[in-house]
Amino acid sequence: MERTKIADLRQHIGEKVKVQGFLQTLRDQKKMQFLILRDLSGLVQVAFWKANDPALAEKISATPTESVVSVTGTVVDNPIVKLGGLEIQLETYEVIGPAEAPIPLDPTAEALPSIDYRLDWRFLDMRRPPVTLLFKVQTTAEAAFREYWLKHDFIEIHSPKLMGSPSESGAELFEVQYFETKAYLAQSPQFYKQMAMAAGFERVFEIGPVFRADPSFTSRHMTEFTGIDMEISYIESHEDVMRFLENMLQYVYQRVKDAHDEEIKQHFGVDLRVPSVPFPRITMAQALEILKEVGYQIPPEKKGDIDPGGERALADYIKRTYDHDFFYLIDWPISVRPFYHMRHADQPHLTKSFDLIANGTEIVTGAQREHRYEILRQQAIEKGLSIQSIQFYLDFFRYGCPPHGGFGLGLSRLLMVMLNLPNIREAVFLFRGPNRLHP
RNA sequence: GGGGGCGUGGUGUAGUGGUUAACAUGCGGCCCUGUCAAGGCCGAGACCGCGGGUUCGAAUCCCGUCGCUCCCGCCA
Repeated sequence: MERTKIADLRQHIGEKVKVQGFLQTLRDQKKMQFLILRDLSGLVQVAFWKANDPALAEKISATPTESVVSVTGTVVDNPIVKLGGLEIQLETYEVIGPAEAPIPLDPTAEALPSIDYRLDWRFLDMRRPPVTLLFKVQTTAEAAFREYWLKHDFIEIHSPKLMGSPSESGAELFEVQYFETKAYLAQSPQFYKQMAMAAGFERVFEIGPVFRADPSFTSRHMTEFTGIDMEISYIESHEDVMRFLENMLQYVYQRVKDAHDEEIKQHFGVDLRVPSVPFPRITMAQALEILKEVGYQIPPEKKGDIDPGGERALADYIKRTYDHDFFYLIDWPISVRPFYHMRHADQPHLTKSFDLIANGTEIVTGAQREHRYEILRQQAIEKGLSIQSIQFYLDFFRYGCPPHGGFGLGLSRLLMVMLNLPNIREAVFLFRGPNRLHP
């Protein structure tokens, strides 16, 4: 007999069905037993009159909650049942995956354990409907990204995550043993997607793992995360990249809203707003003025840069002024940007770059890249990089390379912002941080 | 790496100098006209992270240590 999803039971009134899932609750009374079964699609009540088969009733009584059970029975419409107005009248019952009792983390408990404990028992934590919903949303979002790229003639790439030499300066790299030598885990597909531009691919995207050896202890950092990267050729400025990104994000939000609007309201209390385009754009210079105006003090050591508190203050200002959850912070000074960002021809101290701030959290960094070999080389020297170690990269620009730009977006950060989660650890399947390598 | 906060039954909390360390939930047992966040009764379960100190007396104050967490730096 084929398994029926709980969500589809309404279409099977009067029929005999088989449902399989977790035994969420057992209300064991003198004459009757009520079982609440949960599968990925929902909950259903199963009713059993003990007198029908005392031995079976005994078996049911002895089943610990969260065991996986298989039930067959007849679906009956019953308005008295608060759970969906229907129930299954049990005929056969089998425990196909018994649970031990007590369970270390009860997925149905109203009081949530601490995040650390939840991560220890993540597979139990993930039985909670809000968590499964998060991964449904992630799936929808990733599919929407892909749809959007495919509609726009993108090529998907998978760049290596093992690298022979430390590439960009700054970001810390994980070192791994590689036979007789050392390798490094890629902290970004940056160089490789630019390589694809030099290869004439014109438009590429990659969704893949990114590794950062930064000992960051915040609610929005991980040492391993999924990066959503893209790069496009024949642009005129970073504005072209921003325009593409905002349209794509609007598309992604719309797809997520279409698919999960009600559930997101129910489980996260979020009324998903599809962002309007264009997003507000604030230059760094304007940002500093705004912060001055609203009385936000930037720490003095942050020359030309804005700290997270400043980003949140700006986000508040944008929200008040434009009623927008997103904004671009553009034209960053060269001092806080990597060597490969292109600079403004008329303002050589400013890069043609942007960050996307969503609800006060930085979720994207992008720029037009410098594709002119000599200038790029010069900028690398200026930043104190070893030309030798990045010569393979500089070579991309020696034999004809179209002007191009792109961005990197953190998938979990996007989900965190979208679903208004307090911590990125809730927005990822398994968190990896400085002190967390298990499970 | 710097700073703040927290660490009490399985879990979530209360208790801030003297209590048999409390409550909820979960767990075990019994009871119960179809229950539905089911309900009722009974029971087991914490030497209060660990080490030291102050005190007649410490979960409570101090020091150290470990763990977690948040913020900053760094970034997606």
